[in-house]
Amino acid sequence: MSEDDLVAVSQLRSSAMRLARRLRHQRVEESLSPTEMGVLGTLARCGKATPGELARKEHVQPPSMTRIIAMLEEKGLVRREPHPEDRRQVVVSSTEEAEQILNESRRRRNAWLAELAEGLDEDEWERLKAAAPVLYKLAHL
Amino acid sequence: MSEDDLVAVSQLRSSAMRLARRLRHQRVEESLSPTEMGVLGTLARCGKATPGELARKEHVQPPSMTRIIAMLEEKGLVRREPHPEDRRQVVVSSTEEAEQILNESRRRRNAWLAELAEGLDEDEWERLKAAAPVLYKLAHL
DNA sequence: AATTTTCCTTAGCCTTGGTAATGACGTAGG
DNA sequence: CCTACGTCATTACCAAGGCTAAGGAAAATT
Repeated sequence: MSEDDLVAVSQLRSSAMRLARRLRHQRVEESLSPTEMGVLGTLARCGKATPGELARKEHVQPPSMTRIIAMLEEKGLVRREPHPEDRRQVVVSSTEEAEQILNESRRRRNAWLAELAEGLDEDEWERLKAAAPVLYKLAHL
Repeated sequence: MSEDDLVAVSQLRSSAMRLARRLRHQRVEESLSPTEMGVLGTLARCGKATPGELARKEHVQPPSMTRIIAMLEEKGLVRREPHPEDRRQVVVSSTEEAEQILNESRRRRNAWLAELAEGLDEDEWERLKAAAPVLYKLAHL
């Protein structure tokens, strides 16, 4: 790995962490913790999931996920149904209201980021736009 | 703002947040919280700072910063001296040991990210490398 | 059929951050 | 001057959110 590559990696690392920290401050729903938002996000992607699956995906221990789901259910953002085949398990799915909150949150953060990007000149923005799909792929590898 | 731009913004947002979350799991010093690492980072950049300044930069309330500094001082990562002109204030600076921890942490995260980047092909990596300085600029705007 | 495993949940603790109140020090108005 | 107010750090207490340990029910295994 070349010196240039190392510099790029380091820049990517610190940029991602700093951007994420600043984006986190933009969250629209003050009553929802980042982890709760994360759960809603994965539910939006996957449709439905059991508490155990959600705990693994969010890197949280099962008891914590139990409480997070209880919170979300109390707020009407999530539904719990018995598992059709395994009566130990539970199936969790998100409600319509949760989708709206997610969309609003994404909209707000996009707006904030777009405003920040005003500070870039034309050429810089082109380069960033060209790399955006790659960054997306990297983040999901 | 064009449709393409909106897509790029959205990709940047979700990629940054996801990468940051995964990077956070790579932290080397288990005994240091993310905020404590953040304080050490800003001290490394700024040299010295008062608790109030640190609290503002880390988006934390002053009492919390007081306690964080106390923790760091106990671990020998930070020094506290009286302010030369204003006897209400305190000047905080990081120690040599803190620098080492910071470097090691960065090294680990870079290594992790570099390994992840192995999953990209040559062209993708070139595009990302070209955009890395821009992303860095954006994150610090 | 009995034992083990898996899954969710409950109970209790710890860390971390926040607000309110305090005390020491600087600053401005009379 | 000196009194009143603002600012800075700190202390004391409280709430949120995560973890471990332990429990109870259902499935899997032997």
